[in-house]
Amino acid sequence: MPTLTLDNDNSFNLDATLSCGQVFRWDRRPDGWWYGVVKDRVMKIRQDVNTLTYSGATAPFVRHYFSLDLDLDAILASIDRDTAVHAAIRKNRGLRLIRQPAWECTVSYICSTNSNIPTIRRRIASIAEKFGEPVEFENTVYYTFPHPEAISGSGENGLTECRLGYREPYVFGTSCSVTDPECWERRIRTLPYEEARRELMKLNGIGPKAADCILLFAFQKYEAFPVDVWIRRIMQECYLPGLATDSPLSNREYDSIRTFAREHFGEYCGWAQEYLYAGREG
DNA sequence: GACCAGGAGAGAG
DNA sequence: CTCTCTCATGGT
Repeated sequence: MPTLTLDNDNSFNLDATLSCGQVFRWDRRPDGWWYGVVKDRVMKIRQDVNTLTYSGATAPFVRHYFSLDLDLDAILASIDRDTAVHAAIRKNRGLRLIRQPAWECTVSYICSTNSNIPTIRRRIASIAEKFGEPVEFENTVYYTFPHPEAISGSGENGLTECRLGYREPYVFGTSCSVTDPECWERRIRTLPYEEARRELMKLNGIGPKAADCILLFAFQKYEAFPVDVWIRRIMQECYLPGLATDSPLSNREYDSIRTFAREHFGEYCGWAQEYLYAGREG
């Protein structure tokens, strides 16, 4: 089986990367192998110190998908500006932002609102099983994530058994809007962060938080700083004690948090967000 | 049952 | 533009 040797001066932590909640389609087996469906392929991968062993993908794909081409230590040095993020970095050093397929990532974060991670994972798996293409790998059948037309083509009630709750019309509506996902992805990718954000928020079911997650995880807009209930809590405790605690997060408050983060952590504030999120207690 | 989870949209002011 | 209220699901 092919292997890939990691450079000692460019750290990587596969477990932290796949279990931090940025991606929903990977499973870790007790023997240490991770299995995942990425685009039209099924792959597995494991890490033993500085060796990655994998199958189902090429070395360039693995390198690109896990962002192994980036100088992580330089990124972490740039965001390491206070004791809170310093502790988060120490705890999860080697965590990398993945380059996720854009369309799947978009639907995933539409499905994520007001939900916990196990529930989101079940929804994505359910959509793939119902509308995706079967792919066999090691005598097991997996399902690719479906093209938007496969979802929209089944009508507005086609998603009912996926149990998305009130998000069902959002996924259907966005599947109707994004008829050509490759072209759509290229167009978003050319836009600067704020402009791309406004574009994404025109789609059904995508507000500020989902847009920031999609831009960070699928479009490598590292100045995005998604604010969910956990990040809000951390920001209140460690950075912005003046913020209200009880009321639901307003749009103004969201903007004040992400603006502060952009100025405090710099152009890689999205990485700071993911380290803080991974280090959360709860 | 109450409460929470990687929130967003419709409607009112 | 800004605040408020409602929304469906599953786990604890």
